[in-house]
Amino acid sequence: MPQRGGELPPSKRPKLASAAAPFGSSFRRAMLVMPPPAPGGGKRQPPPASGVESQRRSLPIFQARGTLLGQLRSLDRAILIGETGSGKTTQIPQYLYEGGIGRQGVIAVTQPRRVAAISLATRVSDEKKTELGKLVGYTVRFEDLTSDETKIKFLTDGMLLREAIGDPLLHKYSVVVLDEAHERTIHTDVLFGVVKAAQKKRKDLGKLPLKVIVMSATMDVDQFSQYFNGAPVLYLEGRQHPIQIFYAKQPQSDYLQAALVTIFQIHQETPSSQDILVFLTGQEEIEAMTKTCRDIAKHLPDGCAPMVVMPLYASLPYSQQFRVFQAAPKGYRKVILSTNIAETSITIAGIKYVVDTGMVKAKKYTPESGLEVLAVQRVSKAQAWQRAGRAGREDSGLCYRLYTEDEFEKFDKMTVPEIQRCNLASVMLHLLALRIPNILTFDFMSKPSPEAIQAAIEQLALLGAVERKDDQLILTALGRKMAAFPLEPKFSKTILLSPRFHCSEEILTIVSLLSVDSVLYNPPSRRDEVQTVRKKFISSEGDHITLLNIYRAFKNISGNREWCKENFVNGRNMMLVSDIRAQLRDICLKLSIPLESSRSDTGNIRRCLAYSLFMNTAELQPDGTYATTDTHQPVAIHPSSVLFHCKPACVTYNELLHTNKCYMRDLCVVDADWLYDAAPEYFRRKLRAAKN
DNA sequence: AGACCGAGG
Repeated sequence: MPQRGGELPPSKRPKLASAAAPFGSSFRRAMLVMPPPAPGGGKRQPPPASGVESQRRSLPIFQARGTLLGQLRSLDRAILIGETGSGKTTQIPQYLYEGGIGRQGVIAVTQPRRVAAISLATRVSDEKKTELGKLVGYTVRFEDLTSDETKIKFLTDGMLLREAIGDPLLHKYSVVVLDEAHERTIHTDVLFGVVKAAQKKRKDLGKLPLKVIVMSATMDVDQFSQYFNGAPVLYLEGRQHPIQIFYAKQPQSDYLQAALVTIFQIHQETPSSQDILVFLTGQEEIEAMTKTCRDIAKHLPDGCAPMVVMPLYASLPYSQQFRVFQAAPKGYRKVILSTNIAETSITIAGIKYVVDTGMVKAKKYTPESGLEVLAVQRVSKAQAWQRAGRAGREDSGLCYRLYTEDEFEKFDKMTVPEIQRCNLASVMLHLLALRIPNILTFDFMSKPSPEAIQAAIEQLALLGAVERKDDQLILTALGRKMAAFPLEPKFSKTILLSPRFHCSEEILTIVSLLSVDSVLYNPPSRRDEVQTVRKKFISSEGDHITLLNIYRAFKNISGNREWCKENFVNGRNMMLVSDIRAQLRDICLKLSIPLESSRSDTGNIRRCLAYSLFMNTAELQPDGTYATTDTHQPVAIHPSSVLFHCKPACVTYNELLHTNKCYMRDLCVVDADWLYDAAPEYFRRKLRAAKN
């Protein structure tokens, strides 16, 4: 059997001459289920040369402008449903502004992603023929292109949430539009409750009313409406092209094999100008599949078009990600093998075929153990539709589902909202900072489990961020400072502890380094090379000090690009680390936290990490394995760690990642005594619990 | 003895 993620042995490769004909015999044609095309044959009308105004008028939403304005003027909350291409995101804010709605304040439009906020602001400000940052602007982390004149402001949902911590009633806004609500990001979910509370409070206090508009694709409608006290739902027509769906006739035991056969079946039977997008689950799997496809493509029968195969996942350097937007050379077929990054975040033109394995790698959170499990699992129906929709961006498309229609019917209807899959420590801290009266009964649209809420509160109590007083949870002075940082609470705590160990400058660097994806670039094909050049940075004290060494070297050569390339350092992420570090340092200065460097003394840095991450520690067992200090959960050192081949007696780690095994990631060698000094009561309690 | 879905501040 081919191993998951491994290359398929020759015997398992599809025989192309007598291929297994996935959509000839083993695929079943299904009904058209995507929304029908808009009137006008579903073809996108080319924008008339006469300019922006007529282009705006040609959008489907324009027909409804008068009605919409009338409704939105009188309603203080509304749910707006519209498919991709309806023009709702660019037009609604302008209609409101042009209709004089909410002119006393700013109209905020939230987006789950930064690129969306920026590109939408750019487009709308173009349409208004104004300079970006004047009437129309945007705010994302590290970039604030707004001014006193700004009346329409696009921002990430996380950014609005952060603003709310400083001003829970959102005084400067007259309208808040929560866009892409169906994505149910953790930030949007918290904002639902925040804007609902702000709206009520402002009404009670007789302040400027706050209008709330929730915009979503066609999902979850009833839930949204119900949550906002029966807010009216307004429907908008979209402009999606028809997509034919094909299901596998038989359940597929090996979705990689099935994907491979399907790719080459399509390739052999259809014009090579039509590109294929394949949804897979992870980097390793995609790299292996890329290699296999390229190998097979080399030995295609005569008359078969050549193929360019491109991997696509978030940790790929930008330059390689951009390649997927380039057209393949003439006569070549483009095949993109992607994670779910292509589901929503990246839109590629020219995709005619989507191959959907029906699998996704996603995080699950178990509050009892505090473990985040990263597991390959079935997608939801909503995700499957989203994937299929990627084939119909410009013209009609086809989607091959590598699962049967019966299997599909058993998929969950919706993806479980992020807020029910995460550690809630940050969210709970933010709710407290927002002065929510009782966070235990906070009005979530989808309530997280009581266990998850309790686990988060316990973690915050352990960090000294909250206290129980007369059955009430209150934020401590330390907790209020922690909420000021855009970090996980445990990392805010590390920074706040660092002055005691005279190493705040180094801790700022380390925490910043841990805030980005990874500053290390590890192309699988050049592993030996990577290991050789990395040797000079490696510290036997662990990953934190190693990263610190790399950052210092990067600063010494002032971020030279050539140096990054030679040392397999991700320069983009390194620049981001610098930005984050500057931001965290500013916050420290505002909070009057003394900044000091420990210079060459790394012992202090490790002590500081031990004192703040004492709940994330593991000790070497007599049999050579590791177990966590608190619950004796068996764990292992992640192969990416510089300590992978070492056996230190005691380590702290930043996180546990449960995949095939339970891995500790980003480790630091510490002294067990430090831990007991840091939290004697905690370890006594855990020890008692273990004995019982 | 051997590996990292995707956003966000």
